This record gives sequence, C-alpha cells and structure tokens, in this order.
Amino acid sequence: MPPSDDLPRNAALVLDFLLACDRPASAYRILDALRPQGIAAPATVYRALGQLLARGLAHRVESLNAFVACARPDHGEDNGFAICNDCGQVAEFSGPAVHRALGAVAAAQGFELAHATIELAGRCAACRDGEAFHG
Amino acid sequence: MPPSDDLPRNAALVLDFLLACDRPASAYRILDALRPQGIAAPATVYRALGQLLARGLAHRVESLNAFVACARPDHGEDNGFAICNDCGQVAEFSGPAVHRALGAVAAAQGFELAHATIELAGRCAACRDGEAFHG
DNA sequence: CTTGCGATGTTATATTATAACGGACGCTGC
DNA sequence: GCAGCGTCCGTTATAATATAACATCGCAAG
Repeated sequence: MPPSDDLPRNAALVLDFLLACDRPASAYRILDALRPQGIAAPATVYRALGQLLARGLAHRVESLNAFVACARPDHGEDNGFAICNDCGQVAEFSGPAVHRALGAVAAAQGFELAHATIELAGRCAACRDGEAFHG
Repeated sequence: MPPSDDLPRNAALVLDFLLACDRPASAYRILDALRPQGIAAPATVYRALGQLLARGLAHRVESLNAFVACARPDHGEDNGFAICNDCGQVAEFSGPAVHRALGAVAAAQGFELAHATIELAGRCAACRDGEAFHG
C-alpha cells in the first residue's frame, strides 16, 4: 500500500482537498477551504504541504506558486506539468525523453542533478477545440 | 544591434545590476541595491523587470522567485537554468534536445505549447570539485 | 511515570508582488 | 503653439505568499 495511510490529520485534509480540486490551489485557497475543518493559520497549511511534498503525494507548481496532488504517486519524481492558460487545469506527465535530454545537458556541464522543474504553459486540447468553434 | 540600447533608464539600471551580479537577485534585493540611484519602491523595480522580461533581456527564475540577466540574448526563449544549491550560481543553457522532447510530449497531449520553464537544481561542477577536496 | 519526539495551534513577521493614482515628458497632428 | 496621446516615472497603499518562534498536546519507548 502507498504510505498515504499514516498521514497526519492535517496533511490528509489538505491532500483530500487537493484531490477534490481539479486544478492547482494556493496555500491560502487551501486555508480558506479548510477553515471549517478547523485549520486556522497559514503555518498549518504549509506544514501539511511540507509533509505531502516530502512524501511525493503533492507537488508545488513553481510558476503558479500553487500546489497540486500528485497524479501518479507511483512514478518517479521530477514529473512535468502542462498548465493551460485558459482553463487553469494542469496535466502531470512523465517524459522519459525529457529526462534523458536534461540528464545529458547536466552531464555536459558537470552538473549534479538533484531535481528538475519542468512546467509548460500554453493551451490544453479542450480549450483549443473550444476556440475552433468560437472563432 | 540588440534592442538593448533604447532601454528606459530604470530598466537599464536594473539590467546593469543583474549583469554585475553573478547570481539571481530578488526584486527587493535589486531595490536595495539601486536605492542610491534613486529607485525607491517595489513597483519601480517590477516595472523595469517587466520591460526586461518582455525584451528577453532578463529571465525570472520561478523556483527562486528571483531574476537573472539573460546570458544569451541572441538565442531563443525557453532556455533552461541549472541552479547550484551550494553556491547559488545559475547557468543558463539551451538544450535543443530538451525542447524537442518537450515538444513531443506537448504534441502527444494536443497541448499548444507557449512557454517552457526548465529549472534544474543540484550542484555545479565547481562545488562538486570543492567537495572532493574537503571530504 | 517521564522523557522525547512528532504533530499541532497561535501569533507575529518576513518576503514577494500588484493596484491605483497622478505627474512629467516627448511626439505627432493640427 | 498646443491639444491629445502614449510611455515612463514616482508614490502610497495593499494584496498574496511564506516562514519564524514558541507553547502545547498525545503518545510510545524506556
């Protein structure tokens, strides 16, 4: 079983909220959503997020200063995100070819790679299709 | 000639500072550095940064919430950064293979790619060498 | 029991970023 | 000239994001 089970209460609350959300949420948005559950301060949310990030159950989307539940907790770290500028949805992807290419770049520089942040901005297929109809 | 010449005064000040810096600087660090030159408020710095970003003369490093001068204003956009966790220095790189791979991932999802953020965290060659000596 | 540690609660503060307003300046058309 | 416009600039205020610091609580190991 995944280590999702022995999560502290607040981390579980935050993870549930992120999973229910279909898009990234800022720490303060999470805070507002979980006030009814007794979460009252930013530090509480950030602590819970820290636990989730450490377990790989959530990711930080740097270019949005926001957080998402991990879509593939089984896969490795260093996944990428495709962020739709129109609808705000985010798709997580793996991209082994991307990692190979990045590994090669790092190796060429003698850079010891610990973590890769890969975030694509653009328009998702659904929003492209929508636009085709409307103009 | 590059469009670096007809820069507004504040943008030129900020760019000079970033070029003099060998590492990323936060907007507030820039602000502090340029107070003697008469820059007094965050908005001023952010406006200048906006002009530089628009011209591709500087980049935002998302994972640091900081800014660097572009190391290769001649090359395309969407360059990547290799960020050393030890010394804080950042190397900008191009990586055509990376772009090809990302383009393929985007295409496979029907995602219309507008901009790619690629940031590697790890240890630069110099810091690795240093460590070899010290332990 | 008691000690130690991880999780939590709470307050305060630091850091990053933008909104909103008005003024100064140069340029263009008349 | 000078009216209109656009860009840049300065300033104040505020929003949004993130962490520091410290007290408490509960539980499991010894």
